Amino acid sequence: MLDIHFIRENPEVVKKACKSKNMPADIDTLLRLDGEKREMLAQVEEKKHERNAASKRIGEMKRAGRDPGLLMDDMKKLSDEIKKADLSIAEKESVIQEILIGVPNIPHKSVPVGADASKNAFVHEWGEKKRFSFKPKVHDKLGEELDILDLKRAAKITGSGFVLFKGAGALLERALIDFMIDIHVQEHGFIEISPPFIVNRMSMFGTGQLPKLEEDMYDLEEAKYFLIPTAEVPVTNIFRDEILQEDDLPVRYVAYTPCFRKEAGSYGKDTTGMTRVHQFDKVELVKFVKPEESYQEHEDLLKCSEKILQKLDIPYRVLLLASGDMSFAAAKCYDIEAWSPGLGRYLEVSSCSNFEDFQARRMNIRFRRKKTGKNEFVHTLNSSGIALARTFIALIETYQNEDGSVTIPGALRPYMKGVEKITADK
RNA sequence: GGAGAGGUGCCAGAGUGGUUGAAUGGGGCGGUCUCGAAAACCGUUGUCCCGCUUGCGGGACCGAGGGUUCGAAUCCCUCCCUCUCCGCCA
Repeated sequence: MLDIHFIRENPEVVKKACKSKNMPADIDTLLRLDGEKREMLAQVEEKKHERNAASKRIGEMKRAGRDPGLLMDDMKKLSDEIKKADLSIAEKESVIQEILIGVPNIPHKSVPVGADASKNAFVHEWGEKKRFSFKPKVHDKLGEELDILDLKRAAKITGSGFVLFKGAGALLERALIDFMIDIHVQEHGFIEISPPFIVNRMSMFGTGQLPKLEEDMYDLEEAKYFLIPTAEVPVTNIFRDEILQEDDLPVRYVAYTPCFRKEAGSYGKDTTGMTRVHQFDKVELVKFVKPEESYQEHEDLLKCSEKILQKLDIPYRVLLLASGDMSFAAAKCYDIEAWSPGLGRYLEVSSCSNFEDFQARRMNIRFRRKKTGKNEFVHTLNSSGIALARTFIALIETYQNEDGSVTIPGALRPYMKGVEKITADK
């Protein structure tokens, strides 16, 4: 959510931002209603002032034994007027809010302006794509032959877009989670969080999934709860409606959670194997920082996510998303894409975003600035560190051998209970 | 699921329908004292919104939302949450 004061003073900037993000918002109507509301507010507050003063006088008169009957009659009329005015202000306010929460965040000045992913900017790449002396297999075939992936039975149990890991596959999934959390805690100084996997509507609103993406969320209708689409939601909401101390910042959290997404509107896209699934595991990094530090923290955050792929020795590239490809709440976003030799293309395994104060304003997360004693909104950031399923894909496809076995990369071996190679006969 | 208790400021904890934005204590901040510190004492200490803007004036907020009233933290209704006991279950 943007600051209404900012919109009042910079309507053209906001309009331009909406356009570059392909997310229309009626700024003119917003500002007109806002002006009308403030005028009404001034009027009704004057009446309330009068009422407050009169009520005080009535109390005094009663205590003095005088009859305040006439004054009370007047105040009854005034009170009715106030009630009516309050009501119409509330109506106006709810329309204003509705428009306001639909205004996207403004892209940072370093973000390329462009309508879609074709305008994303290449930032850098890491690692060398492995050359195979044979034709590398795609993960689903490889996993099936090794008996570590069972997509067919997962579909029977639940439906398409779900995954069942088995034996060394399940162990590998668990090892990856464990490995990633350890790196972020021990080497990057994040604090581990294990949050609820189910959240309420307010939390989904706070991080910006609602109302825009409601159709992509699994909701638990009777309970009015939602399955989380990312740990970003519960972890960022930890400080909702709180005021932090300046010395507490930056706060850096890492959390493993499963993620649930309907993937509405993406039918037919990424249908191979488990490239796009409804439930996947992810290790997520979340930061709460001071505004003046957020862009440095953003760069550092990207490095933390990259580190995982570097340690696993999986080649990847980093893109800076164009304005039109960014999410509603983001001001700047990098994507990390791991190379999948079986599929012969890159897979997005991490999104590293700076939301500035957009989420913090929705969630009302502030900190007290020591120097001024004033409360300011924090900046929130998050990055996958990193998303499983697809890392699993890149890993087994990259480390596959001609005989169909998969070698476990060195960094992961301490987590694999002595398994150095996954073979079919095991 | 059944029975009770309760939700007030950074924390603890008062609060008769009318100078209560809120007693008191603790904490924080500033000061006196001290070589320094502790103790003691004095002062200060919520958030948001609107308007003119160094400052000031006004409004709102005592879990959330309604209602009664000239006036609600205080009375009534609905919802949410927390705690205790019983039942059930991991």
